[in-house]
Amino acid sequence: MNVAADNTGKREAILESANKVFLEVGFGAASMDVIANEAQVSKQTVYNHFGSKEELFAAMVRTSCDKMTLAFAEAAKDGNPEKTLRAIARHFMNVVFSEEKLAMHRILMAEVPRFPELGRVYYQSGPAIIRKFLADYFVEQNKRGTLKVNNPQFTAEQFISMVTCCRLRSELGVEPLPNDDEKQRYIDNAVTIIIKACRP
Amino acid sequence: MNVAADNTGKREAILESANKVFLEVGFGAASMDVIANEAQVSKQTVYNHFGSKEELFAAMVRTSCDKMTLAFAEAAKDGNPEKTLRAIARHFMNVVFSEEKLAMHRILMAEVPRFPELGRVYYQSGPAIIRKFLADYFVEQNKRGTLKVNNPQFTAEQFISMVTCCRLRSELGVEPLPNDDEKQRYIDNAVTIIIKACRP
DNA sequence: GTCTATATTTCGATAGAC
DNA sequence: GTCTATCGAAATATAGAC
Repeated sequence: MNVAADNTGKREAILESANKVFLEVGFGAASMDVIANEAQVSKQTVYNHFGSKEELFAAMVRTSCDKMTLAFAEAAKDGNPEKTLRAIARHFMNVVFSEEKLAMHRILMAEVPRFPELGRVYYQSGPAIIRKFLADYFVEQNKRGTLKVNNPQFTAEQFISMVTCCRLRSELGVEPLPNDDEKQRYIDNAVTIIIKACRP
Repeated sequence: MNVAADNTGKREAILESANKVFLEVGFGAASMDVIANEAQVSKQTVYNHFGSKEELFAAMVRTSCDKMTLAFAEAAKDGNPEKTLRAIARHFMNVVFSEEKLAMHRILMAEVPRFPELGRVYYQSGPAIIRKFLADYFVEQNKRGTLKVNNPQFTAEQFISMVTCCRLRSELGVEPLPNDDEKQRYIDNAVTIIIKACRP
């Protein structure tokens, strides 16, 4: 129950409620009445703060993206490349494999044709960050001679994709989110492949 | 324009129209009126053939999946592992990277909570087929000694994921579908990594 | 700014003639 | 089986009092 303690907190309450309802039932099936009730606020108040359902949805997504600030730097602090790749992969998986991220991903993809800029915002605030971080890491290791990565950009993206490949099945409802053991197996295999392929 | 030449073709016309409209605007935003108009059929005729919007959607997805029969066997007919991996990857990419598949993927993921079995049908009729095919191929090469793949199942899935990793950006509208050159670069890098990592 | 009550539209589904 | 016409529900958005 997102109770609005006072007037100043109602905007936040509405955003929280919108986050919950949109992620639960999707954009189309979500109704402004339900969102208002959940926030313990009248519907008109919702319309005062956000002019329309579309604007509310966009504001909700942006707010969620802002919270997705990831601290990868500490994960790659020291250690050999194998340990570092493991740490980065594990960090990313723990962020990505949650019911909330899954729902957000699903709904965003469905609504990209209607909200073209939101997909870009989401990508830039999430996948793009780790991709760049990892590519820079590969470049650095190339200089040090600890790895030999021919295409840092491609390899970074493909490494991330290897680690998260089972997300497709979760998204399609084929199986639930992976547990820690399953995550570890994907990490092990991916790291082993990259380390072998990029031995200097 | 999906014209129904005679009575016998109306069911197909409705399915074609449903395919077009659902993929264009999604399940929620698609209206039965528009689908009926597009098929040049009255709305009641749609309800006579398919009892509800949900049933029509499910029938549309199943029909589309049935057409997705892939002939990978010929792609892997002969040649060394490198050539074979390239052929399989290219074949799969050409199937996956089309506007229609992209739209289908997007909408299915959004509607999985509402239609749990459709996600499974879709996965089994598409990604699962190539995954198994590739895993079997790795097992076979292990026996022959031409490759050394420790985890055929994982590696098959991760190889496919490496090749199609840029689909995320297309799905999120960050950039358009890759052209042939771009596809080739993803294939080159992925095949190189696997060949190096799995040298016997 | 916030609430209650209402206007208006849209859409899924149906009734009844042919 | 197919069509035209319509019902009924739901939901977006607004009007007007406090």
